[in-house]
Amino acid sequence: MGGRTIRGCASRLPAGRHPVADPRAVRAGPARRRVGRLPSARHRLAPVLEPRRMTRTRIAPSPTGDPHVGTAYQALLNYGFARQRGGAFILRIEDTDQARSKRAFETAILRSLRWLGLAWDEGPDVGGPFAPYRQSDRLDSYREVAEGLLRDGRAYRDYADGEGGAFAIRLRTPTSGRIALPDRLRAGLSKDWESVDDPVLLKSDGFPTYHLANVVDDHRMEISDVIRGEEWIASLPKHLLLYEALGWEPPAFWHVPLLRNNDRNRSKLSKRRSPTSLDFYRDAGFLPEALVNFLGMLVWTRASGEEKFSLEEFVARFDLASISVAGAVFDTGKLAWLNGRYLREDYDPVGIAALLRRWRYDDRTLEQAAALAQPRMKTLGDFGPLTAHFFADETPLDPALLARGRDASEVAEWLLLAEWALEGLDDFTEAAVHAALRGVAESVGVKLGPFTRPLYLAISGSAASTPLFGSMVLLGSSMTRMRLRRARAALGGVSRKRQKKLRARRSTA
RNA sequence: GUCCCCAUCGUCUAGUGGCCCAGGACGUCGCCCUUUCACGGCGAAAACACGGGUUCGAGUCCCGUUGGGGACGCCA
Repeated sequence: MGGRTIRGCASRLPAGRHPVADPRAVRAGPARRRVGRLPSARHRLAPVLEPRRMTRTRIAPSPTGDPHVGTAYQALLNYGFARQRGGAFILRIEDTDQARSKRAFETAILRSLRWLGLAWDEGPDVGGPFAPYRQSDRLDSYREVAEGLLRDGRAYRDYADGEGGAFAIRLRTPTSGRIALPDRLRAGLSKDWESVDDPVLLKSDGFPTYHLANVVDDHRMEISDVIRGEEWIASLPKHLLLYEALGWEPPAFWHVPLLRNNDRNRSKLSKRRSPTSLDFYRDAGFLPEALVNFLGMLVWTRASGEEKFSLEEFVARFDLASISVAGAVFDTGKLAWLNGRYLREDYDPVGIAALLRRWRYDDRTLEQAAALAQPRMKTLGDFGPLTAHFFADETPLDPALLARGRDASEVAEWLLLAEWALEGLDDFTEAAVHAALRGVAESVGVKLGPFTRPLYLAISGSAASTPLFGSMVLLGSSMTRMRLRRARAALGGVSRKRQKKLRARRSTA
């Protein structure tokens, strides 16, 4: 953990000589703070009345994991805001984490957002006037900006963590004073510079950090409104300082509340606690219009109280300035109710049949299911029961059956390790799944047969069913992992502490 | 721990100083409909976190407390 702070480092400018970051910065001092206080959130700043420039918003996902409902939620707000003002909605890929970014994730994210109907005007796939829209394709521009900052003395080199002569470039932040943080959803925010560390701008591998890349791109792509999660409020001073140092006018910032887990603490939505993958919702049989409606419902309701509305209506009527700033719980129960309404009210039986064909009852899926079921069929009538789990969201789980005499916590660990192994797979093929699971079985010292028994039950809900690996592939990665997770939970789960230990052991292996 | 944010039924919300002994929806419970289960209909329980102010009047404004969340990475 070296290299973190820099407070008191010789390379800093003396505090007094440092330019104040923002003309709107307020002076330090407790008395001053109170007097200058703006009205609270109830009296929010009115939205800009005379937009001097075109409204341009963006969603900037990082391709480091499965497409996330949080990304869809952010995308919806950005999309809606831009559309209702006749502006443009941009999709930009923030793949500046070389270790974790994968092109497969990017592809999946684009596919999911398209599935939801949140079409972008500019993006890596459709191009646009500010191409390229993938940050790894614009590395030169960040380096150039960082070096300019270096020359101006606004940034400095940090050799702390680099290998050889490699260095990172950090931004020099003031050590005293207080900066006002303009936010369209909360009036009167501010923060002491003393609590802001010098952020890394350019990593020693030559890639920019989020701080640099988002500022450079938002400016160059002429983003007018940055609508992002409130988790970014703490780093707003860094971003504002960058805009100031670069002589650029910052966009308007809207820090929207985070989606929460449906647990006691309402922590930030995480896959630990509830399904977060958009692929999962698609595979479980949720309709894109219901999911979008649900996400919109979390921040806006019609005067009539009717909670079902189309994307078009949401775009036309929702008011970003008046959304609730308290984070909403992502309640899958209510989502399911809404989805049911769409199924009942918007389709006739013919329409439902078409929906089903598009979902999983297509020839290809049926043929693959047939290949898995055929050896076990005596009559065509066996097909239904044998393959029911392919056309279902949840399967029945019996903890006693899952553990089958073994220690429940041990089996839960197997399921966790299996989930992790499958998570890392680039190609979700039968051979890859087989190899991954055999690896896990070996690592826990159990033969593949007994190891996979609980997995059969988790996947199919039955001990007599289709072959495991082929079933997993047909179900898809997202649904497969969800079933393993649900089975693990049914067995009592694996403690956090134990997970940490397993993870450590796994990374050394 | 430090800094920042937030606070109406279990959950999503309406409420922008009098229309609120707080309205709607999900969930829960009861009844009705019905060959089952759903759907649908009707009804019930269920909230302004607490304490101080300001005001003729506070869920609504201010302060504090408590609670919760977020950030504190060469992740985003």
